[in-house]
Amino acid sequence: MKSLSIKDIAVKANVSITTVSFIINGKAKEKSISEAVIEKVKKIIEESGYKPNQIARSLRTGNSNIIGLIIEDISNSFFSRIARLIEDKAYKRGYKIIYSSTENNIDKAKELINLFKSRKVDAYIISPIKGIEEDVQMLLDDGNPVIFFDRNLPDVKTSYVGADHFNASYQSIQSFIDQGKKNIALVTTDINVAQITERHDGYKKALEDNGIVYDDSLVLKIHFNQEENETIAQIKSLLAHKKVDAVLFVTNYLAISGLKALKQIDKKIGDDFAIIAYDDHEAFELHTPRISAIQQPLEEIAEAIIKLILNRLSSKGKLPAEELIIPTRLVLRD
Amino acid sequence: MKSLSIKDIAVKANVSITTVSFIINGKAKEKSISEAVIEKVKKIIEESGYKPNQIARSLRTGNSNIIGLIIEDISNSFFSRIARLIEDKAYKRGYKIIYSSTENNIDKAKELINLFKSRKVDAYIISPIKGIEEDVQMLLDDGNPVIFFDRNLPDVKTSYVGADHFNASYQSIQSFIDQGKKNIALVTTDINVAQITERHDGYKKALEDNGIVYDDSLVLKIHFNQEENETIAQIKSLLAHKKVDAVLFVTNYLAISGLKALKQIDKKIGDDFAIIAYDDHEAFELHTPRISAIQQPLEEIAEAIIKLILNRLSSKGKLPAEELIIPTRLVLRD
DNA sequence: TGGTTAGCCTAAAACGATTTAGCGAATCAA
DNA sequence: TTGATTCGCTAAATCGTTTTAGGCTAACCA
Repeated sequence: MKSLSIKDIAVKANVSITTVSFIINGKAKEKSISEAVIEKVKKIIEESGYKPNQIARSLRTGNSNIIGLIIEDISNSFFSRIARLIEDKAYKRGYKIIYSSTENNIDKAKELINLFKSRKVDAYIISPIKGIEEDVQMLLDDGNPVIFFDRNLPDVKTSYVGADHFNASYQSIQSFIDQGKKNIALVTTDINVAQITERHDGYKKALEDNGIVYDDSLVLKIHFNQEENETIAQIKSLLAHKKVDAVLFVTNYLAISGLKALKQIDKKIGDDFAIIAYDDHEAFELHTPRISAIQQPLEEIAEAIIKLILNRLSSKGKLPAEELIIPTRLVLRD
Repeated sequence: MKSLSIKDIAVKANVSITTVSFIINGKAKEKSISEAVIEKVKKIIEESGYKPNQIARSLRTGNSNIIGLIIEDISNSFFSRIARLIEDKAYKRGYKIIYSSTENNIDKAKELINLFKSRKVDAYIISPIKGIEEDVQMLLDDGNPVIFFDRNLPDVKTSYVGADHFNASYQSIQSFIDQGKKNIALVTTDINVAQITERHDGYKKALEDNGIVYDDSLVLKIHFNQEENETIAQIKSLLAHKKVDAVLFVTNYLAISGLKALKQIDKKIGDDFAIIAYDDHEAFELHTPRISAIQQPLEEIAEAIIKLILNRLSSKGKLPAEELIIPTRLVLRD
């Protein structure tokens, strides 16, 4: 059962392929096709259920109405929720999204870029990792719109949408201090991206501004791809060896590991021990006691990304790179 | 900066396009191209960074090495984790996955099928909803491999991979009864798919087999797309008006709403009140007390799906539809 | 010697659309 | 009446591959 081609329609309607193409693409008026022919062809298309072959179309026009989304890990709820929002919004504007995860693997990220490139996606939304600067630069040099989100690569000049990581961190620490906390630990990761270092910097600065000396031994850097049990062990060790009355977790999965660690050593969150997680999570609302978190405004981030992309897509000329820093919300619970 | 085409390579190497194509596709030996030419062309390809245009390739060959994955909602962790696993496994076998969510919307599902069809994906993995039977049947009639997972459509004969929903439910209820529970409620949804009705049936059968009369007023059917607050209110109302000592939640998001409801009315889970959730969730392990759950073996499901797909893809003829029912695991906590 | 075969390579058609250039008839202006 | 313009439509080139069918030379065989 071969699917229909434009030629089949043309034959059935007894007109040329060109005419059918004009009608399909809404250029009938402009090309002065008679009302009668338009009607006839439309009817035949309708009845036969003909759908243009997008591949042929892409080959000819060089674009695809598809936007490629490259993220770290679709099974992380921050990304899957952003993906869903972006998908929705793009869809309403006639674009489809295809997405894939890099797993923080440089080679996989590069391959994905190539995959999308060879599929001629119209634009790229990327949560980047170090090591792909050149590849992204090539995309930009070829005139492709590229938007970074969540993380930025300082060496690549392109638009970026992200939360105000520095201030989010700063505010969290300030709130600990306002509660009278003195020994504030930071659990972070060793992936070297701006977003993570900003969170670290906010922590430092808040301590400094409050006259507290920064103590490197209170900062735990978790290796990115390690087993969760290892992470839990390290957190337990930190709490065992240091006097700590507050912890800021720099990602929600670290906070979850942290909660598991607390459970294992039966340390309670309460007046003398507080934690805040970066990025909210369903589990936090449900936890007893409920866990405070920094919420990134997903909806706004998604909206900003799509707006930037569409601007770039509709204006032929290159637009200057824009940086959108979106404020976060600190939700203090219990 | 136009990207290179096979023609550019041919010109540079001073051979024909055909020769280059043979070499790219590993048919050089078979077509008896001399070692010298192979070397030369490969070197030029290497140096120039030439990548074949996949769109042109797809247009010509009619396939894409892409598998389309259609799910209900990527932001649901069951789906995002399955997606991630499928992606991984497919990737290792040289296939890419593109995915998109239907949001349980029939029109969107149909559009997605069309999108994938017009992009000539090689196979479809679908978590189906009622109302798309015809569209799927057309795919099958055209000879496309289609695998359903998680849910099945009884009217469409194609392969299916899913958990043993009936027994999972049955065992959960049995375990309640073994604990001495008598008034067991079921919180389910009104989406009319086999997977949900099987869970319902397992509940009924287990009660019957234990001589407990099925009471329809203990079964709460939540409307699919409703606001969470509404859901919480309904659950509270059920608990207020009925004597209930155990609840089986038919999906994890319903269980989460349920936990919120319990929190609001300050009802504790303990010896006289138990719950089980269908599909595990990070929040359950962390909750105090920890929440029992039915785990679907995601890894196995993903593996089974990929195996079925690859079989179909490699064997030209149509294979008979297979149904793989994978046992679940009841994890009793605390 | 002449016919086959093998080895090495290529011309051209095909995939299914979009788009440019242009044709013939009808209408219009002068 | 004639030249220009508009109208309604189409032929053919094009996008970048794969693949079929076959050409040319040199070696081989009888």
